[in-house]
Amino acid sequence: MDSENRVVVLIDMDCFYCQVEEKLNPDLKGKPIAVVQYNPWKGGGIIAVNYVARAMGVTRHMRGDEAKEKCPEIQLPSVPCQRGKADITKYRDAGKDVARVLQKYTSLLERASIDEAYLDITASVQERLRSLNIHSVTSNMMPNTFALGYESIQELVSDVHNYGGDCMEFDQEHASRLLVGAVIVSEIRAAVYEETGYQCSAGIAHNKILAKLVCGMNKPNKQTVLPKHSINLLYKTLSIKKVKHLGGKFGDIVCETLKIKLMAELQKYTEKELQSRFDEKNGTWLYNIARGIDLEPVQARFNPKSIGCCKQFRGKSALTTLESLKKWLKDLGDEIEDRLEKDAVENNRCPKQMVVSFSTQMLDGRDTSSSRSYNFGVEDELCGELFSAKALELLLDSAEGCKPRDDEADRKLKAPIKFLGISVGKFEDNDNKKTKKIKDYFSAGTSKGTSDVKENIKPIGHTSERTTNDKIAVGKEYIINKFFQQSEEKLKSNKELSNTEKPILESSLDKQESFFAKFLNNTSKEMDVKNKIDRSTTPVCHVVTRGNETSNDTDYSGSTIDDEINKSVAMFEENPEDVDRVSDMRKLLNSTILQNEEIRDSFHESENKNPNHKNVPDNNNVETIQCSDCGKCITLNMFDIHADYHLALKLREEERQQLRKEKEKTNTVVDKTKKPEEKTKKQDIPKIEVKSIANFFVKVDDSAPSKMCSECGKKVPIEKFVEHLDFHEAQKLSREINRPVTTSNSREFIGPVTNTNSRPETNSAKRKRKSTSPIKKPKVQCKSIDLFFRQ
DNA sequence: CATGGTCGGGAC
DNA sequence: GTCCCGAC
Repeated sequence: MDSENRVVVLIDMDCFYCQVEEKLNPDLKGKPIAVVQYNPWKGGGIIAVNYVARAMGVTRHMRGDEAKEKCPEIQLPSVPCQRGKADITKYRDAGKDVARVLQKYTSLLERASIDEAYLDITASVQERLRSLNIHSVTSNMMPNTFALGYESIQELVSDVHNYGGDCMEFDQEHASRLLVGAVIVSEIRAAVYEETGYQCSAGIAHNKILAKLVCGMNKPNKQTVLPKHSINLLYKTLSIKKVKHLGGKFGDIVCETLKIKLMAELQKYTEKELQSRFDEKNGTWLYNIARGIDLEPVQARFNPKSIGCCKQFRGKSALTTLESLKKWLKDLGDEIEDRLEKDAVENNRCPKQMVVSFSTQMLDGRDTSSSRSYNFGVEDELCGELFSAKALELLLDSAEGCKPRDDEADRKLKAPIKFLGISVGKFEDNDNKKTKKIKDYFSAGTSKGTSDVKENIKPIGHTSERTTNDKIAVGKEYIINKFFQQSEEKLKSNKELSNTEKPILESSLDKQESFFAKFLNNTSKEMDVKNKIDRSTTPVCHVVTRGNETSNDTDYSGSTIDDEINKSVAMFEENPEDVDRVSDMRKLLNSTILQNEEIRDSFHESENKNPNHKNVPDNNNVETIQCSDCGKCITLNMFDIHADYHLALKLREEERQQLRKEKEKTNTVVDKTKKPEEKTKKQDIPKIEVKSIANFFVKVDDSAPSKMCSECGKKVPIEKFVEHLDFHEAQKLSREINRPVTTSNSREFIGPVTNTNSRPETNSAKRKRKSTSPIKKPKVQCKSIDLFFRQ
């Protein structure tokens, strides 16, 4: 596909976190709100502001308290905290809900962030163009749509109907595509709102950069089209810094070296000129984007490539003891475990690598960041304990600066840790050989399975080998069994109910507030795909309810799962236990899981063969519908089974969480830390008196005689040059402290570590510097580094 | 002390 | 494999 003839869309949720909070608490609707995080200090940091509050002058970069001053009636829902850090699970889940809706409509979807996705809808547009006369497109097919260069979308519609009118550059085909694209995007956005309740904005253009650029031009709940012939008009006033990739330091460099500010001014330079001022790649990229050209394809990617969590420890909260380091690593590792477990269930994959990142305070007060990676071995059980233990190991092995002082009783770290992060990545699909075998066992045997069925079932993903709590498992199955049984009885005695919108089991279970009644109702509601499934075909589907959309307020956080199970079990006490039914139920759950693994396998296989058509609903096949739980497309006749599969998985996840809770209670923290004394003895790093960074980085005065530093490429006045070189030496030494012990000799100096407050010139030179330039060791010119230390 | 926690990606 | 940048 010619990249100039695409229809690319950026969907961006409007103040997403606020919308999520409004949906969860409808009382907030219409009121000014801002979502904050960590409210104890000055009312918390604002990370999202809804449009009511924006109208009253509330912005990001404000603290909660400031917002209250501006707008006393503002509501400030807070991001929940878990394990001492912000927990954005609910927003992540909400973002996934949205993306699943988008996925139904588009063949190519790239999730760009928690609330943004690029779509390539070229194929849909062309199909629509075949079946539709462009002259029948009217502006009321695309409400809330704007087009750059036009007062109203109607004018663009007219232009297309009139083949461009008097506009010379008008490209009829292109404009038609974008117009039809706008119609489709209207439909998509309507579907998003319909199915999730969230509003979004969209940009529609022929590439990602432009779609992104115009997406924000009309908000909220609006969409903007950028036809090619309006690009120059836009660029006449568009700041270079507004363009994606140019919003940071590179953008500054471009503006400063060319002494320009606007995109239109970029067009004056030839490709070669740009390449000579920047590098070849960046030069070409700038040359192209100045002409509205961006070849970057929309990648088909729904799932994140890595899962990570991190936390800063600013100011006084910097970690200084081994104990606090371990505590935070444990929390981070546990969060990874939780998220990984969810990911394994949904995506049948597991990570092959973990990375621990950290930054420590240097002796001059600045931060230096590093990361170390570890490739998992087959013997590793991917759990929080492993992540935190390995992270600690990597930290202590590789970062001398983090080792605890052995001369102090309180085991203080030698350098305060300002940042910690663990992430896992390099995902690979799980092999399904084991489960295939189990499947054979099921399909070959009769329904009279033996009691060892359970032991043969391995959980999906990596989370195997846990001691299963039979009581809980059987209790749950028993309840579900009863639940289904009652639903069937209810159905028989109440046939007319089966076609109504009312929950079938309202009278028997809902009133008693049973955990499982709520759980099943909620679960099944999620699985219910509107108007598409006849749910009366299999016994299990009887539990599905319709309507009652307002009941998303169910909250189990108050009571433990045990409590709920006991409550639920008590409800059935009057009936004798039916052992056979329990075992049947267990088989049903397990076989459901297995059948769906088959379906999933076939999906993964087709994805591998045809990566560009990942999870795409086949438009020609009406038998395919998309599961609202996982986004996968399932054939109609398999859907009931598939939905049950999710139910089974959810139940099993409940079990695991319960087990983990218990484990956590009984387990004392395992200290796998090696004793610091056993490590290679490195001489104590002498203390450096903190020297202001201003002493190293001096202002550039072009008129004064200066010399280019071969280390950082920066111009330095001659009288400051020696001191400047000393800075690099000091930095080098500081960095040396964080080298792996094993490779601490004769390292190549890399350069300034962080560019906090670094000037663009620094980066400009750095960018231009090729690896060919040999790095001279200016030892002879340096004052002794010892002068910076005081014994 | 003060946008923080996540992501993806490029350079070397 | 590390480090850093850009963006939300």
